[in-house]
Amino acid sequence: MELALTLGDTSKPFKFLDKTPRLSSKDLGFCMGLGSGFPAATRSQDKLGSHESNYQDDERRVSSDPPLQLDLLPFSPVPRRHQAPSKIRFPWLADNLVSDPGSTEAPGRGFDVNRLSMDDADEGAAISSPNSAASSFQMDFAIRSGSDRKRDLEAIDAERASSRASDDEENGSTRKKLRLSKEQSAFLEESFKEHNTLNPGLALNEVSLSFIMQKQKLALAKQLNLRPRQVEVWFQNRRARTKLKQTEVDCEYLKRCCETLTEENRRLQKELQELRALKTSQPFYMQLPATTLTMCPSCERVATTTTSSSGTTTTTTTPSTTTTTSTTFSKPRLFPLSHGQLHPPTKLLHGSL
DNA sequence: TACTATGCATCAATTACATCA
DNA sequence: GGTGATGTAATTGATGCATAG
Repeated sequence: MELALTLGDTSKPFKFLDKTPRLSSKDLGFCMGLGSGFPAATRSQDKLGSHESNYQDDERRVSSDPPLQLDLLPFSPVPRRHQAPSKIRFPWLADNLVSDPGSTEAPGRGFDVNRLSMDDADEGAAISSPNSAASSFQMDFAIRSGSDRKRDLEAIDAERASSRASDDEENGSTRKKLRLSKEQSAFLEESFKEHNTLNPGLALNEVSLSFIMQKQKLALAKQLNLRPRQVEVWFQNRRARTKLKQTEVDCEYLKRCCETLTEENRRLQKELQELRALKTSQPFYMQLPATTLTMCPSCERVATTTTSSSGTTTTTTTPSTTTTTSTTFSKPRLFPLSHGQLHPPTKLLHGSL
């Protein structure tokens, strides 16, 4: 999922929004575009690389899915034809919203933990991939005039100050560890599923990026009755846990790889012994010209290359008599060439028999 | 334009505490 | 009730990036 966001200036539209209808110039305000481009697995698995690199990588990727452009503008009384198919609301901005004329909800209501039920989750899932930058909560988002934004930023500063003050208060006492309630954890978990950082990790200009980040953190903190720092720490620890689990999974995978290769090696050794035994019991083959026995690692056919005394070479292929070891891994094999192609076979035995 | 200080975010490593068997 | 294991909230220090002066 690609998400582009600009504040106040859509004169430089995002590339992936090229296909979307343009807004008229008077609509310039807050524009957000969504398009699927993030690989679901990689985003959720959280490779924990730098956000910059993630973004650069995503930027290179061309999305085939139709982008979704959201009008994050003061709502027009007449619905625009090209308005985003799904209106998305940012819960962390809920307390600063311009009310949606089509909504019966009171403006500035914020989101209710209890409303984050299956209904909303499903609705969110319908409009975005599980790993999209768009929240599965309904997001209602509107940017107002510059003075409104200024007030928002001032509010952020004020909340920061109060947050610092409360932190200072706690610093005076011993560190008290509080357990988050199930509701709080579940809510944070939901948020984490959407994006594992409070920073959307997108190419936003500094002001809007900071604005969104602070808003999200503060809104979550406010909603859950936590300090912003706690939300921040929770996300940090959650990322660490995710990474730890991924490491465990990787470790387990490598362990199984190792076991399988050991088994494969054992099997080949055994086969080698059998062939050597065959050689000693049937000296007739000693009279044959030099032979190179090779095995295709993908089909496990054994190819016998015989060099006659006259110098001519003939190659015959026979199925391997050994039973193949079932491989449980889905990773691509190292020899992806088809049978008809030349490829470096595993040299099973080389020499005259 | 280069440099530096500052602020803020992230991560890794670690500590400290709450809970449970 | 004491204790060790475990999970996790919180801290610390390093680093990178953007911005202002």
